[in-house]
Amino acid sequence: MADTIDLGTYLRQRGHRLTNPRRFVWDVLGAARGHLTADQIATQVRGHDSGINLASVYRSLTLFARLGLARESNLGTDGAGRWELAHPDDEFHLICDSCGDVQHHGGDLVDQVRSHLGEDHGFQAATIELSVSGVCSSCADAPQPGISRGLRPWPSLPSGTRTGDILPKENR
Amino acid sequence: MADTIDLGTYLRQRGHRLTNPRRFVWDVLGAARGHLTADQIATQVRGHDSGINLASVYRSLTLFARLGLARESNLGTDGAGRWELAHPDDEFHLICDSCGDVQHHGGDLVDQVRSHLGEDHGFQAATIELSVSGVCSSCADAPQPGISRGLRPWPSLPSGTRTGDILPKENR
DNA sequence: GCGCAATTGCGAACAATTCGCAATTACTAT
DNA sequence: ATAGTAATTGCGAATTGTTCGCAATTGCGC
Repeated sequence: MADTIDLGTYLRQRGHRLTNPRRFVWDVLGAARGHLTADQIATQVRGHDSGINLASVYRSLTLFARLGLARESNLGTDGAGRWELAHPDDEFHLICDSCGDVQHHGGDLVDQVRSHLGEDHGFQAATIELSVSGVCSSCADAPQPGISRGLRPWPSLPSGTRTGDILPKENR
Repeated sequence: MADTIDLGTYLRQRGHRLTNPRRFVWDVLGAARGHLTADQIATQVRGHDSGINLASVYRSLTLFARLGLARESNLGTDGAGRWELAHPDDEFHLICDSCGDVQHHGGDLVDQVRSHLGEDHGFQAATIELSVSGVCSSCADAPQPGISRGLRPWPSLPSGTRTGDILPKENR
């Protein structure tokens, strides 16, 4: 639905206006295959209208989120929020600690979770965000040197990874 | 396990030292019933040793996370990460959009998800984070004026909520 | 106890996001 | 079409959460 509605009508019916920032943010989100940071969205939006400010991108995103059209998720938690359109079919994320890849899947698993929550906990789920970190199937077969920025226990830390000021010397 | 290990031994075996910041951060996390921001942890830690710096709290938390002892989750996404001990039994979070309450539950649901991921996607899950936003059972019965900072679609917005600079006048 | 590397505290630096406000713009009703 | 008006923008400055560099301190193995 979110992909097929007329944004102008949708906004106007709720007392908002269709403006260039909103239009272009909407387009970028719709065309994006993955999750984008606000900054990435702003960069792409400026390809259409170079005068659009980052703050307006944030405001558009917040508006969309409040209207249920978009959502923010904090995936690999490197500090920046990632935005995407809110598909009616929720999805979940598999974050590989080894190669850093983020797969997303939609569908039945989330549906199962949703009905379970309703039946067993009386909770009407609106947005389900399921983030899983672990090791994906390809890395389980052929482990790669980590490029992920995610947290990872040391005993299995691939050598040569950036370590910051935490790793004791003998582990470097 | 995380609650019963001897932190000093655990750290030393991995080439780290047991220091006051780490000791107190550990104690605070262990005594906390909910999820704490780094700042909240620092405040409590200073009750034991007033000289402990926020940066050291962050460093302790990061260390614990890398060792698999603690984890950060971005729940109500109000900008700050929330920390907790990494229980061996994963848990999931139900975030009520109406009253802002965060319930956490552990157990079988997460286990089900874990085995599903392994069988259907070949993904070895290490950490499963399941965040669900929606309306909790008590709010479904008796809706309260929202105190949540979470995102909420407007059509169901309780009146009198703080609105920022987004809500058009006729909705205020 | 000694020695040395790991760790701290401090303050400055950074990055993501929000805010205040005057100028602009989209919509509504003429 | 046009004017009126409130919603929205752009700008820059402010805030907030987190990290960094470095000299001083401290825990731990010998």
